[in-house]
Amino acid sequence: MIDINLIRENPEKVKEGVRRKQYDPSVVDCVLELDKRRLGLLQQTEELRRERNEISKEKSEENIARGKEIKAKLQELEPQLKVLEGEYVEALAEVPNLPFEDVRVGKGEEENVEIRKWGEVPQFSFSPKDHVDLGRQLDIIDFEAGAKVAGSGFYYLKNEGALLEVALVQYGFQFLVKKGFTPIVTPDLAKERFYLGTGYQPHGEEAQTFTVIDSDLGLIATAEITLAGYHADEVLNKKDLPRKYAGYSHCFRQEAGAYGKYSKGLYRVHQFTKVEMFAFTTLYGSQKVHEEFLALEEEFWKSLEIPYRVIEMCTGDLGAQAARKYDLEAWMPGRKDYGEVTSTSNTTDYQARNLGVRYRDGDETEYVHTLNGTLVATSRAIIAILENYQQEDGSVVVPEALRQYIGKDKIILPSA
RNA sequence: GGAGGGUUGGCCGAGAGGUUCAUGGCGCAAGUUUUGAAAACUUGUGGGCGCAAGCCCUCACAGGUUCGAAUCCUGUACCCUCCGCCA
Repeated sequence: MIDINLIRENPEKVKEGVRRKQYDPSVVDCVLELDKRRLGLLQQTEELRRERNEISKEKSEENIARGKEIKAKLQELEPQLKVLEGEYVEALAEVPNLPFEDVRVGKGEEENVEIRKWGEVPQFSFSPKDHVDLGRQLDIIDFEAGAKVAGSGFYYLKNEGALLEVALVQYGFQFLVKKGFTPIVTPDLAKERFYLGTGYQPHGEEAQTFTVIDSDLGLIATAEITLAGYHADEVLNKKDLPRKYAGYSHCFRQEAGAYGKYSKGLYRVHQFTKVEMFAFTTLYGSQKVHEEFLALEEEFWKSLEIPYRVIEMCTGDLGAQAARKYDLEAWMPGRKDYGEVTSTSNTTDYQARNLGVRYRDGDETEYVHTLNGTLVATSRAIIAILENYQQEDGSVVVPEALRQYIGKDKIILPSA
């Protein structure tokens, strides 16, 4: 959530930011109104509590009688305050994080900015296949078995497909450990508080997550949820910041209603594996770490020699959490287009305030800034690798960086 | 699954209805001293509002009892130990 003081002191500025994000700025007035009513009632109850504390210091007939009056009055006011408190928090949660000033203002996806392109889009002397055909012919991806056992949107990786997944994780971990990240394997499920706190809606129309019946648990959509939660309710030391984690987890998404050629095969699936970067920084350190995350994503994808482009989201495509966000889109010959493979966001103190992650700076405690970024999501990486590295005979060359983890240079047809 | 024991500030740990304003220690921060550091000493160190004085909240969470609850009662979560089962 956003800082209430920012709204109180500068409502017009907040409204402008909310408007840029294409959210309805009237939530800001709603918050202010509820805040005012809440404070009025809070003042009343606090005054009664003060008196109660005062008279409980000395036992007398008179004080006991007055104490009974106060008790009755508080029993009336406190439930009202609680209701108002609830409405206020709910309204406040609807105010999105403000975009940074220099983020391009735009309505949505169409107005995102391409920052740069890297690599040569491969020119094939034959007609290239998509990863679904390649995967089937090489006997490394089995969508039919996935559908039979778990339903549409699930898949089996086998043979070099399975090795490729593990290799990407192994290489990704090694890569980030060398850059000073702490490798960490997180739970694949989390309590509601943590996905709400990171901005994932567990229930209702927009729900993209799977939840566990009769429990408070949901399958995580990204390790961002469990990594952000790792330090929930803690006060970190300033000198320990930034803390950078390389998280490994499975990710589960319902992807309801997402069909069509752009969600073919591995592109939009219910389960995939991801190595995620996550950082806790000071108030002042987040922009630098965000640029670092983007640079690491680029270095990683360059090392796989996959052509990509970098997109900076315009204000309308940032979502509620982010103040700035970049995506990497890898070239996918099967789509004859770029497809999103990574996303890195600076969520400033927005998630930290929800989850109570602070740091101590001398006498002060401040909310940390949190950042997340994909290093590699195995499913989409496999698409990019198979499709870009395919050969005329249907085989696929293994990117050099992965060869030591797979133990071979080339994936060949089973019959060959 | 069964039986016990626990949860107090950044950490450790006292506290068992009103002399508590949550002792004390460690750590951390600032200051004094020092050429510099260490040590020592002093001060500060849960959250909110406030220029301040001060006020409210806070002892896992949620209810309850009471004029008054960290303390008593109920429920929930989590942790630990032992037994059983198990990859």
